[in-house]
Amino acid sequence: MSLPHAILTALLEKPSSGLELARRFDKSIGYFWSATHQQIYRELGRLEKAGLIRALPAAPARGQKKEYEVLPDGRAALSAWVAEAGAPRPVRDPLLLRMRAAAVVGTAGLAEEIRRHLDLHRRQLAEYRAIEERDFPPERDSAEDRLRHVVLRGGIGLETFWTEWLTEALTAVGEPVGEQGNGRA
Amino acid sequence: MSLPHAILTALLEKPSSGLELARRFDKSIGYFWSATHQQIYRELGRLEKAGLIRALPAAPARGQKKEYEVLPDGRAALSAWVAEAGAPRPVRDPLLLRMRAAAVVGTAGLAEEIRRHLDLHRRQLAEYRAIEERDFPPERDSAEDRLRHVVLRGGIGLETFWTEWLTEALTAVGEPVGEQGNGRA
DNA sequence: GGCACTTTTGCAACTAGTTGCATAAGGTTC
DNA sequence: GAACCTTATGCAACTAGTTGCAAAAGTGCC
Repeated sequence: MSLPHAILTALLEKPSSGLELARRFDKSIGYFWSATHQQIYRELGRLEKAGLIRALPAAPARGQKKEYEVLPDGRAALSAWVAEAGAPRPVRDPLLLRMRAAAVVGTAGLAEEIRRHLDLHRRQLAEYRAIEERDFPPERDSAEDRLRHVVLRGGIGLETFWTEWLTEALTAVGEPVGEQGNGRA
Repeated sequence: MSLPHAILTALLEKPSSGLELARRFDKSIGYFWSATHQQIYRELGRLEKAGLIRALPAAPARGQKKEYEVLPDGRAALSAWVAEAGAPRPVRDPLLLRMRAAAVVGTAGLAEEIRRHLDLHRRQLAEYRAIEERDFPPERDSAEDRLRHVVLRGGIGLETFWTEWLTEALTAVGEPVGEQGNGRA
């Protein structure tokens, strides 16, 4: 039940159309909760029917932009969700699983795949760090900024973990790797 | 497409019935890929139909245990999957999202929830460390052990990340916390 | 005005995961 | 032997997420 709340958050930050939301998801909220435009349109429909958001009075035709804004009930629902109790979700990463399968059937081809992931995570980490430098200079320190910054630091921490773990994994698979990590076996 | 492969791995480690698998998932593979008994039974059926596993010749009646073992095709499929290319999955953690929502609608009730998660992650971390001490003493160091150990170290790394991040988050929400973290506001 | 292209919204069908419940066999207790 | 518990398998219905495609409107070009 997270997607509707992710959408409410995004709409509170700025009223938007479905496509705008989809685009904004791709480069901010989507880092932690990705969604396709299909999911977003469907959810916007549900949220509107539930009376949590409404379409701004404009063209309701097919190829026409339709902007939504959050209603008081929507804000209340989001506020309640923030305090809600929820179990942390277990990890569910296929790569950890594949590593374990490799202990049984052998590591053939795995090193290549680990290197690929390592590269992707290093890129993502660099992107987060760039955002951090751009959006959170030391002088900005309102309460909202501090919260948003902590979220970003979560992303940085996770990517840091993955790069470290993948490096360790590569050694265990039998292929130690240099910093740029492209020496084929 | 990970569940069937998780099951193949578990069955290669030891032929089992559906319920046994479900139980073993709860305390090893399930740390990284949880599954309910329903999912497992359904998947066992599919894997059998696909000729990747077979039921050991025994009672095929309803309330009767039915053990499965992996066939050569199954092992081959698992082996191929280990080398397969796959995108790392984005994070999808509701707590990160809630943190961000809190920047918009306020942090009421959030500290409590963070403290609860912090507690859960600390417990999980302790559990992993206990397993590490029990199952991976320095002298055991076969190739399989090294791989399984790395997987466990992944779990340890993740839980370490979460406990650190949650502590940081708690400060940002405005409630610094002691190590045992139970001082109510 | 016709053609191609982009933007935007959306339906339909599918896969994966979850929840609730039913059914059967076997053991325990009185 | 009836009532009850545990072990074990499984169906059905649901929710969430994904993929592929279609349709309406605007934009540019000749």
